[in-house]
This record gives sequence, C-alpha cells and structure tokens, in this order.
Amino acid sequence: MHLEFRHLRTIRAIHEAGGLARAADIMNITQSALSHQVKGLEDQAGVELFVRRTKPLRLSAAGMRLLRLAEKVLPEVEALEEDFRSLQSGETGRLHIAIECHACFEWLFPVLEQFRRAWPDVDVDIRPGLAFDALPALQREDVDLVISSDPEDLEGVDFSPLFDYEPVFVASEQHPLAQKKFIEAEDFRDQMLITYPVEQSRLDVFSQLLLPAKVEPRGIRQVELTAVILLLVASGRGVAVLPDWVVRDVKYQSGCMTRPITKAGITRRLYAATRDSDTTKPFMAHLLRLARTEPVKLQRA
Amino acid sequence: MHLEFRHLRTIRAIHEAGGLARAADIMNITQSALSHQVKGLEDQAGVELFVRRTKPLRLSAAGMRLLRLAEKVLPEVEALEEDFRSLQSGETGRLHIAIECHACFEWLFPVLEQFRRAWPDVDVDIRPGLAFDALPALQREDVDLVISSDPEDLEGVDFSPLFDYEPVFVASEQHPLAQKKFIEAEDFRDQMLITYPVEQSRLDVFSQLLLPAKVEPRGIRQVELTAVILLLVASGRGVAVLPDWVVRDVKYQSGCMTRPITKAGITRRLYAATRDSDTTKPFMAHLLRLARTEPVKLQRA
DNA sequence: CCGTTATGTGAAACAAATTCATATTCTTCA
DNA sequence: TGAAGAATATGAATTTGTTTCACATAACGG
Repeated sequence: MHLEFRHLRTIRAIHEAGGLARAADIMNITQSALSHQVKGLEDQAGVELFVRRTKPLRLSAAGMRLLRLAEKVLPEVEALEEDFRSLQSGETGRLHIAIECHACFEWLFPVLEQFRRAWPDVDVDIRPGLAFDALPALQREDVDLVISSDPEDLEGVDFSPLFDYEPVFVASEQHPLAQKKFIEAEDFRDQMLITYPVEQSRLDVFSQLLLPAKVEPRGIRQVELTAVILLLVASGRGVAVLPDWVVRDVKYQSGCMTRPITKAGITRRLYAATRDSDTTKPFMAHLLRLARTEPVKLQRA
Repeated sequence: MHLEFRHLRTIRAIHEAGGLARAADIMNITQSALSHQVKGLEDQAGVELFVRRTKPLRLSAAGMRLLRLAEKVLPEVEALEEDFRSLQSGETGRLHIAIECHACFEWLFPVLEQFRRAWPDVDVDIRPGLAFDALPALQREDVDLVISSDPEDLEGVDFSPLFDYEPVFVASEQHPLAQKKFIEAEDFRDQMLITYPVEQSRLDVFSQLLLPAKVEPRGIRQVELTAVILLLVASGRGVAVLPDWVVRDVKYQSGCMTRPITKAGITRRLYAATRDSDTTKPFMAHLLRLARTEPVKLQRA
C-alpha cells in the first residue's frame, strides 16, 4: 500500500492543525497536494482515514490507528537523524579497541576511564580475540583503534606514536641472575620463561632478543594475567620480560627484582593505529592525546 | 535528510542478503538502483553507511544504527498494513454504541457478551453521555450504532428493526391502581412517576401517552438504575412505566404488579441505527442479527 | 440565500527513482 | 602477476510519482 514517511507526517500535521489547509501551511506545501496525498493513501489502503461528513475534517478510527503509528515512528526517525548529525559533527562515534599487547591494559583502563568522562556518547569497547590480525580488522572497520608496537606502512592507516617503554627482565629477588647488572639472550637458555599467551613475534623478548640471537629458553609457560605472572615470578617459578610501566607499579614489586635487557637496555615505542578518516575526529584526537600523556604521568605517580 | 521506508527496506535487504546484487534481486529492482539509493542516502545523511574497503559490502557503525531503526520500524508498519487489511475485509472494526433508552442495558449486555466471543478483534464500547443527539454523533462517526425507538429519515443512516416491546405500568401490589385491568393517562395525575433521567420526549410514557393527553403526573423522580426504580416502586414510593422485557425478568418482580397501558396496550418497536456504509459489514450484520433474536430468547427464559 | 471558508479534482510542471549500458574496483585462481 | 569473473559505481534516458495551478464543489455563519 506504499506508505511513506510523508504520509505519517501529513497525518500528524492534519491532526495537530485540525484541517487540511492549516496543515498544508505548516508543511509548506499546497492544500491541494495534501488532498491528493490523503486520497492516494486512502485509495491504496482501501480505508477511509477521515470523516468527511463533518467540515473541519476529522480522523476516522483507521486514521487514528495511522496517527498512532506516526507518533510512535516519527520520533524514532528524528532521533536517528539527531544521532547522525552528532556523528557528523564528531561528538559521537564508535571506539572499539584491539590490543596487540596484553600489558597495555595496565595503562589503558585509566585512560579510557578519563576518556569516558569527556565523551559519554562515544561507544567505547575493547574487542577481545583480535590479538593477531588486528590491523586487517581496523581496515575492515571491525575495530577503530589498535595499540601496537610494530608500525607498518598500510593504506588508509595512521600510526601515531604514544610513548616509549623499556621491556625489562623480572625475576625473584633470590634468583641467581639477580647477581648480573644486565641480562643477555644467553641468560635465558636455562630459564623457564613466563609470557602472555600470544604468538612469539608479538612478544618483545622474542622479537627483540631471543629470535635474533637464536636462543630458546628451557621452557615457556603462558599466563593470561599480569598479576599472576608477577606472582609466579616472585615465587621463583620462572622469569619474565615485561614493560617497565608494569613493574614500576609498586604494588606488584614485592619479592621481584628487575634488570635491563642488554647492557644498554631496549627501548620500544608504542603506537596507536587508526583509520586516517578517523584520526582527526575530535574524540579520537582527544583519546590519542590522553594515551600519549596519561601513561607517563601514571609511571611517575 | 529525506529518509524513506524504501531506504529502511533497502538497508535490511542488503544486510540480510549480504550484498547489493543479491539484495537487488530480492527487492526486484536493479543493482544499479540500489547503488544509487545508498549513495543518495549517504550523501544526504552525510555518513558512510557501508564499509567499502571490503568487497562484500558490510554495514558500518552508522549503517548498523540505521538497520536497528529499520528492524524496529518496519514490523510496525507491516502490522498496520495487516490491521488495515483485516479492517477492509471486515474482521476488525470499531463498534461504539450509543443508547437512547436506559432499559436497553438489560438485553444489550448479554448480546454484547455473545458478540465479543465471535468478534474478539472488534473494539466494542458503550459511549455514555450521548443519550440525546446520538444520531448526529452517529453521522459524525463518534459512534457506530445507536439503539432508538424513533426512526428518522436521515441521510446515510439505516434503521434496522430489532424487536417489539410493550411499555407496561408497574406499581406496588398494594397500590390502588392494582384494582384496574389497564391504566389510562388520567390515572397518572395523582401519581409520583419514576423515570430514567432523560428528556421526556425519549420516554415512552410521555411520548406515547401523557404528552398527547396533556396530563402531568403529581411529581417526577429521576432514577438512573432499573433495579433501583423497581425497588422504589415495590415499596410504594411511586409508579413507573417500563418495557415488558425488564419486568418479566422474575428476579425483579417481588412486590410489584404490572398492567397494560390503555385497554389495548401500547406496542413499540426498537431500531438499530447504523451508517449505511457499516450496515453490511460482517460484524455489524452479525450484531444486528443477535440483537434481533437474543432479547426475544431472553424474555422466554 | 450569499459570501466565506474548507476540501476535491484534472492537467501541467516538476522532482525523483529506476533502468540501461558501461565503467571501475576488487578477488580469485592459474 | 595477470586475466577472468564478481561486485559495486556511474551517467544519461526513461519512467514513475508528487506537487502546483487553476478551478470546481461543498459546508457554514450570518
């Protein structure tokens, strides 16, 4: 029966205005157009929408039914249009994040907490299960932000540097390697290494140290949570390599000691990858700024 | 931004079909039309609805928002269309009733009870406050059925005869007039007459007897409920004239006696007034049939 | 009963959606 | 990597539908 929004607006206007002529005025079209419209709709629907016996045209029972639909549906549409408007102006949006590095939760949560206060209408979420191929997911718009320390030159993707960190060796205070001033690849040969459960290429120990040196540790144990890793390390069940920001946090340090990796230490840089169409959006720019500055503050605290 | 139902259907189809080409097939239009449509909508709304990076076109965040609107709104519209269809075929409709005669409730309720079982989707109601000018209300479509005993020749209104009844005189068994075989106008001169609270022209006693004979009773007392009238009559506080179907009902008769009015008795006919456009609707025809036959059965019971 | 006000109607003007034909882009498979 | 094929995009023509214009018709108040 080819109902259109136009018809809903018309019904509502006629009802509110109490007559064709006035409704036409409100809608900025001629009274004739409305007459044609109503007639067309009545023909198609096969029901009388108005009582024509009376002069100031009133809604019939069927007309009332239609009016009820109009009053339910039109506000929904107006809400959507409002949403789209604010989406255009960048007050609103989606911020689904994929993290390649588990330890990032430590600084990301406080950052997001602060972000949410500033942009309550942005849909923030952390998507699990995208540790690998996070960048394709970014291109596919499955996520909107990827935290990574391996920038690539990808079409349509910007990598914004966030901050530098140092992967450090962590072991129990009683551990023999506590004697050394710094740790080298060879030192891992006899160790049980505790890591996050992701592929080796995503782990700084491997990509920066063990793989180039072709050293394999005695064993590898994969553990999900940072706190658990530190617990195991403190009780001498293994050693780990974690970003400095994790181990600097006092509450985890009891029973552990840290050493630089190689004499000079390793410095790594964290990046935020975003689609270039998003990078300049106000809320995204704000998040990037927070992610650059807040973690540094946290470390000092 | 000129959103139309077409667009909602399109979004839904594309989502379901998982691509333009297939969606176009479902909707029986060309793929080109859909492409134009989507583009037009995106231009107007100023947001990207689809992720074009990937080949089998997927909905973007904004597209999902629109899809959610579509999935909320379209079923509502389809429900309305279904309503209108059944309204056309006459399975559904409105039956708002105005009664000119108070006593009619006695037989009308049982009739409506039966009717509702047969036509559960018809919106049945009895509109109060229309005792007078019920017929204009019928023409104005404020009500759909008027019960009346005074047919008029009105444009667009049908009067269907229902059944005959006899207004009878009711008084206490101890009342002096109980001596008479029948009651005449003059007999009312010394009586307190109890009536329903409506204008005299709508009361059979007046229209059929007292007004023509120019007799006024000693006093008039207006009472709303039939049961109360009979109570007052039985206790000798006055006399009344009621349709035979009311007083034949055994449970009210204790302490009352009835006499015909005039030697021959008066016979009146009840009519159902309906708009001619409604008269032939299945549910209306059914109600009229019930109203013709059921009250007669009730009296015999 | 007549002027006023409100609604209905047909033809023309206008606007918009769809189609047709074809181009472009992406994917797949050799 | 290059070619075939699939999916989407685009421009111009066509068709469809909506609106306007001008006028007819109907109801209402005095």
